[in-house]
Amino acid sequence: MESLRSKPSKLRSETEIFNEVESKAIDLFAKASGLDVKTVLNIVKKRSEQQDKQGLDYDLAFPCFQLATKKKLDAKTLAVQIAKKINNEIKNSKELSRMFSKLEAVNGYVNFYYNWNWLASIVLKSLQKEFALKPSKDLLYIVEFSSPNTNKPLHIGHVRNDCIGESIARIIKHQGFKVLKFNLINDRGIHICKAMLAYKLFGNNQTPEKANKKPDKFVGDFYVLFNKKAKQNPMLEQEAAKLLQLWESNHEETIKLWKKLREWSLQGLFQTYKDYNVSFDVIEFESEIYSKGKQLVLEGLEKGLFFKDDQGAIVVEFENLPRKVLLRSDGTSIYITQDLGLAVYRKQKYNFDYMIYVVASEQNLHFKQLFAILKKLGFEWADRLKHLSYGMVLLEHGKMKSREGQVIEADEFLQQMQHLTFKELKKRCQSINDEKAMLEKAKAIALAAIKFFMLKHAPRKDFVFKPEQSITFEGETGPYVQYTIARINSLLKKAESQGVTMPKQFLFKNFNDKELSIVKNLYSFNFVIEQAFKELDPSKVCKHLIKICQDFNSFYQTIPILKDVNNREKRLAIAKAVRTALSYGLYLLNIPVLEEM
RNA sequence: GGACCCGUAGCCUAGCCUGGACAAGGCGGCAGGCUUCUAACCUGCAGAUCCGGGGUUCGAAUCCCCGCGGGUCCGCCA
Repeated sequence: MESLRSKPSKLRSETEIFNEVESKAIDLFAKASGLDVKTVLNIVKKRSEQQDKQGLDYDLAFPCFQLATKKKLDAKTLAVQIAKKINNEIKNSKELSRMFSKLEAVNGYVNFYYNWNWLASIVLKSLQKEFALKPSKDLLYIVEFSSPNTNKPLHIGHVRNDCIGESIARIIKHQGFKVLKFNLINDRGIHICKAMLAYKLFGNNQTPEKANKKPDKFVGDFYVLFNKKAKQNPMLEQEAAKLLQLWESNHEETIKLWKKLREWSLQGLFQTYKDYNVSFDVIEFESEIYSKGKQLVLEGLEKGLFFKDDQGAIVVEFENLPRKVLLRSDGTSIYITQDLGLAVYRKQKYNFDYMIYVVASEQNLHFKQLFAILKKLGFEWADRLKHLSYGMVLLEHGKMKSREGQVIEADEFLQQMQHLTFKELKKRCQSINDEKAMLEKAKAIALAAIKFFMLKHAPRKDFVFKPEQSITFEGETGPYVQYTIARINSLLKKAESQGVTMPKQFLFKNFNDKELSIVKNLYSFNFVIEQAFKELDPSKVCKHLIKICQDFNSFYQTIPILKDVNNREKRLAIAKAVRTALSYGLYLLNIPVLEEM
């Protein structure tokens, strides 16, 4: 390893420097404790977000308990001994003294403290303009999400799905990978025919324009109407089944009707996507791909991987999963047949390296079976398929029932939130000169509130959605992050108007605790994003943004920035770096950034 | 009946995969703070049998086992 002085520090990257400091600490501990580096790497604890309020502000901690037990010593005593050795070495080396500010033994741990007076400027400098992307790697990820039906509008369950899908795609991109966002639209099947039938019987050739309804809502209302009517007249269920047969046999009039409703539905759905700023690279329609996979199943049957049961259906059995029918006895395909075919088709067409399905946890078993079947068929890449399973969005009375119209629709929800935000804006701002701009702003804030709420829970968790209580603007919320950025903007504007400029040499000193806490969290943001990627969990990003905001706001409110002439450049550099990190964080969550609030 | 997920202050959550130092944050409550860089903010206080019981370990919210409570799934539906 090259010594620090062999190259001037400004030519080396932030990562290189930190890596060197870290590995130096590990070497030092290994040498002093007599453990090998591999063991030390296993026990070392890195600074985590939770510790700083506990007065534990170490950067690296080495617990000595295991070694103490082995040596039949008291861990506290051992830690003190080891710390003493290392301290001596640091004292005698200029290079080490530059890296570490403190080293102490506490409660059986040896804690290393980095010399942040040196490192902080490095972190701040790298964040003055923009958040650095990781070098690009030639790996393709497919992220499939949303997957709406064309018989009803999107509801808040879809909103959660879209938020997760859109955000995880961005988080993956940040790692340097290529990403394609897929939307598989369910535009066929009995439920679609139900809406069609209701329109046929009770629609009177109405159109969304004439009815003055958003077109997907217009279609969705017929679906609800069908279910209402079918309760009184069960014959309608059979009629719908007949309609499905007609559709499958390409019956001209039926196809015409289907196309009409489908078009309306799609128009409406994509308007909603636009409102939520959700977009896709590839749109697929089930009507075009639903028969894929049959061949695959037949091949599997031939190879003896599947078998025909006594009723003639093709079935697969697993060691530790329930059996699954793959092809009906009449030879028609079902959901899993389609998914099998689609996975293979996508692999052939796009040659992805990884594919992620963002689908609710109800389908956990389905995806386990799907992946296992692909593996049985000999597709090794099945190991690189992942189901990003997320919990349900429940209402206070329980599950949403779209059949009965018991849902919170995405459009209505956003509208209400925007309305609420608009009222709030009016309260806070006396001069309403531009109502249109204010409505835009209200929408941006409403979106922040909604999306942040949807993303701040770990995906695996169910949550009960209570409109008034769930979406707020204070505390751990999207608007709080937006507000922090807006505050910084205004601060920087003022600094500019006062003619404060940044020094050419980016070397600041004498950081106080609040300043350092911010810098450390800025530094660890990249690791947090990496963790969010590994765990497919955007909530990690949310939590970290909140932490940065809390630190910054506490700093902002208790420490003068512009007035303290000796420190203001440093503090403005911190503010700027925070803005860079927060803005990028909001980008990762697909939340709009506001210049001012 | 079987499989998977969840159970952490009045409420909502993080931490659990990879065991470690007094269990972290928000809401709500209480007490404060705007002639000073945006109060959608900040400061302080109160509030926890980490569902229960065993086990493993120097050490368990975290790992293992047995329970309890809640959810989801176990269709020739999608």
